[in-house]
Amino acid sequence: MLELAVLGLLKEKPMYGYEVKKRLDERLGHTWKFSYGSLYPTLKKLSKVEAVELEFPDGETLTRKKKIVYRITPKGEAIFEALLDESGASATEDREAFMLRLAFFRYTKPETRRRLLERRRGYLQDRLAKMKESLKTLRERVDAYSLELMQYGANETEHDIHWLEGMIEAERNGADGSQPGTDPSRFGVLRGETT
Amino acid sequence: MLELAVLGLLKEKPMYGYEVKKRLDERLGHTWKFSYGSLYPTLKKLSKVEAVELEFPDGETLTRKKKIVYRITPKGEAIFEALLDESGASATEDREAFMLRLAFFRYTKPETRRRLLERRRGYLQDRLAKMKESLKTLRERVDAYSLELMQYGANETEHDIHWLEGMIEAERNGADGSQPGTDPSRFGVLRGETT
DNA sequence: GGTGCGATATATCGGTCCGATATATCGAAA
DNA sequence: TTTCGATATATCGGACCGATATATCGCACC
Repeated sequence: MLELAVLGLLKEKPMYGYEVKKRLDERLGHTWKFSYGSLYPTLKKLSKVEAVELEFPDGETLTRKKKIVYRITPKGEAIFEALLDESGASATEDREAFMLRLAFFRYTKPETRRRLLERRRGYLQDRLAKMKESLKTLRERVDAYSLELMQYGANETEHDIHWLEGMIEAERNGADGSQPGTDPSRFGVLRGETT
Repeated sequence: MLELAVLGLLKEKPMYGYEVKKRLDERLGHTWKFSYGSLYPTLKKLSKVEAVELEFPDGETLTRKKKIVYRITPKGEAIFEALLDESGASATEDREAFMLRLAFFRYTKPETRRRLLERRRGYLQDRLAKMKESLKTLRERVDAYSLELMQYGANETEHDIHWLEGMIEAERNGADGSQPGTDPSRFGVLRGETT
C-alpha cells in the first residue's frame, strides 16, 4: 500500500519523507492514515531496491539539518506500474486500497479505470443487500443506537454507489483517451460543490 | 478496542468466539474490521484476567466439536465500564473508536453521550475547515481524480456533521433518562429510511 | 447412502503497521 | 531571548492482519 502511494507521489516530483506524508494526508487522509513509523522504513526499503535515489541538498545553505530528498528511478516507475496492475480483490473490496488506486487513476488506462469502478460498485451493491437483510432481521432485536449505526452504514454505502455511478458515467463520456484526467469540469456536476 | 467490543457484546449474552465476530461485523463491520487472528488471542487474554469465564456445552449432544462459550464476569463488567470511561482524544478523533463507543451508548450516561457527540462534531468541523482550505489551494495544482477524492472527503465529513447534529438533537429531546436508548422512533426522522 | 461443499468453530504465526518516543533544527512571536 | 509549534528523521515494542491449518456440521444433489 504505502509503497504504491509513495512511488505514485514521487512521480510528480522529488520530495522529503516529511513532505510525502503531508501531501498524502492531504489527498487521502480522509480515507487512509499511516504513520512515520511506516513511512521511513518504507523509504529505506525502496532505496534498497533502487526504486528511489537519495539526494542531500546541503551546500547552498549551511544547514546541518539533515534533509533527504527522494527521487524515483526508472526501476521505481516499473515497480509502480506493476503494483497498480496487480490489483486483486483487495482493490475493490478494501475501501482504502480502492481509494488509493483512485488517487492514481490518471496513470491507468481508461479500460482499467472502468473495470475497477464497476467491480467496486458491484461489491458495494452486494454489501448493501446484506446490510438491508440484517437490518430487517435485527430491527426488533437490537437497541436503537446499534440500529442507528447500521442504518448509517447502509446510507453511506448507498451514497457511495451513487458516487461511483457518477464516475462511471463520466468515464464513458470522456473515454476517448484525450487528456486523461486533467479536465476538472468532467466531475463538477457530480459533486455537492461545497462552497 | 477489541476488548471493549467483546465485553460489550458479552453483556448481552454468553457467546462463542465465532458468534462474537459475526455479531460485531453485523453492527460495526461497515466502519471497523478485525480478524480471528486478533479475536481469539483477545478472548484468551480476557479469560486470563478473569474478565470472562469459559463454559463447555458438551454433555447434551455428543459433539466432539470443541465449542467454547464465553460469559462475562462481574470483574469483566467493571473493566468494560473503565474502558468506556477512559475515552480520551481517540474516542472523538478516531472514527472507528468513536463508532465503537456509539454502539454501546445505551450503557453510558446521557451526559457522557452528549459530551462525546459534541466533541466529535467539533473535531469534524475543524477537519472540514482544513479540507476546504486545501481544496482552495490545490484546485489548480492537482489532477481531477485527486480533487474528486478530496471533494468526496469533504462531502462525507459534512454529511457526518449533519448526522451528529441530528443525534445531539435527539439526545436533548430524550434526555430525561427514561428508557435510555430503547425507543427506535427517536431516530426515525434523521435517517434516509432506505426502503 | 454417500459425498462433497459451504458454514461453523478454534487456533497459530510471520510479518506489517501503529503509537509513542527521542532528537534536533527552523522560524516567528512574545 | 527564549519558548513554542512546525519541520525533519529515526527506532522499537506491541498490536493487529492475513494466511493457513484443522475438524465438524448440515444439507443438497445424485
